[in-house]
Amino acid sequence: MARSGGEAHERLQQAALDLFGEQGFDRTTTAQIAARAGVTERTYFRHFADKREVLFDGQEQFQAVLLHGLAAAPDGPPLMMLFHAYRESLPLLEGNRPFSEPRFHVIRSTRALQEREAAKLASVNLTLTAALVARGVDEQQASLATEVGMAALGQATRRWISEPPPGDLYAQLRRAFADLRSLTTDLVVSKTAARKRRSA
Amino acid sequence: MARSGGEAHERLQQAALDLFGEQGFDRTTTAQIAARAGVTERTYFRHFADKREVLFDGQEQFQAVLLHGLAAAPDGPPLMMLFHAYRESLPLLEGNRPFSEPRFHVIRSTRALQEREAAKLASVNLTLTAALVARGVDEQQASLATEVGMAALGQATRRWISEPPPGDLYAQLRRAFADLRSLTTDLVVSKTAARKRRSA
DNA sequence: GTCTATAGTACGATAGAC
DNA sequence: GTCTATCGTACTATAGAC
Repeated sequence: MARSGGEAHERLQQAALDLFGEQGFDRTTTAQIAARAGVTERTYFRHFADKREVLFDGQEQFQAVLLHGLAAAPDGPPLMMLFHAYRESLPLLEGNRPFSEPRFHVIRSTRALQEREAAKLASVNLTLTAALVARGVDEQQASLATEVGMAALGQATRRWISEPPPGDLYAQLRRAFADLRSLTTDLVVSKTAARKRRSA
Repeated sequence: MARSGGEAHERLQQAALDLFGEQGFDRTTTAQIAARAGVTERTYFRHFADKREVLFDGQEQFQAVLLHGLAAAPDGPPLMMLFHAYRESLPLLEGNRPFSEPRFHVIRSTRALQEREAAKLASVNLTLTAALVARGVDEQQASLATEVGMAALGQATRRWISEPPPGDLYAQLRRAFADLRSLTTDLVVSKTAARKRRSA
């Protein structure tokens, strides 16, 4: 067995991605992943906290890039600062396409992985919210902004990955933000509705 | 052992909620839950697919009420229709407060439960999106709208549960939607930024 | 690296409700 | 009779403890 350099981490990721694609997530065991990567199961769990985590390793770098981009963003409306941050993260997403595309399909077809994905994004949003608050944004506004912004980024990413490569992720991001804007025009919450409900 | 009516389901839910509150989710076993409810572990798994699911049983009713409310909403911008649907679900949320408040705290302190929560909401959003599409809304617009709207509803719910009871959930919902509106005013994505990036 | 507890599945059997 | 809820047991995989 090749006890080969420090690339066990990457080999485990590739092995997991391949096996999940071939057999599905549920029918793949952590022992199989470890075996294909040439390490023991124990070693797998030294690198990744659980069976799912092997697919979510990149989130830390993603978050770091977003924070960096947010710090570099000029003061402005919260969503504009977030737009700046998202834009800085696009090269990372674009560069990872060979990895993220099969990853996308595996996650899409596995409920347990969708859960982890949603939770990771929520965690990133919490971090971005804190950074916005540190910049003076009201906490509730910041929280709402990060969730709304991430919805737009997710939209952009899904459309991009549906395009034939290489596509234009930045164009999709602008489009998603334009959609955001049109969503909330004509959005009026009448007090009439409030009164109606209270008297009912 | 009391083979007691058909309330095993409710007893299991209550037992789980209590035990999670007393000991935490991780230190509680499914066997304990079953024992406190007066059934066997096997029976627990007939009622709930896994250890987490016992806390997310109400989502089906929640989704049904939202769909009903959406069907009753007059045609209009997607977010307005969703606002109508959310409004119809408030009595359900308000009525469940004795259950949902401890539930909220358990979920908040347990990563595994946060994951399930996020996934459930995503699932509800998919269903609402489909209903909007059936009403003639563009799919991408619908998807973005449900995610944005759910962020607002979540915001409203969190603020409401932080208030001293009974609070005013509908007021919080209107406030969250007003926040949404102010978030996206002054939101302009410049083409200059696009050119700048391409020439870099 | 070894060992073990818990989650979750598979298959089977029993018994009350209608 | 059918339907549905319960319990019994053996088993695998995950994950954490040692």
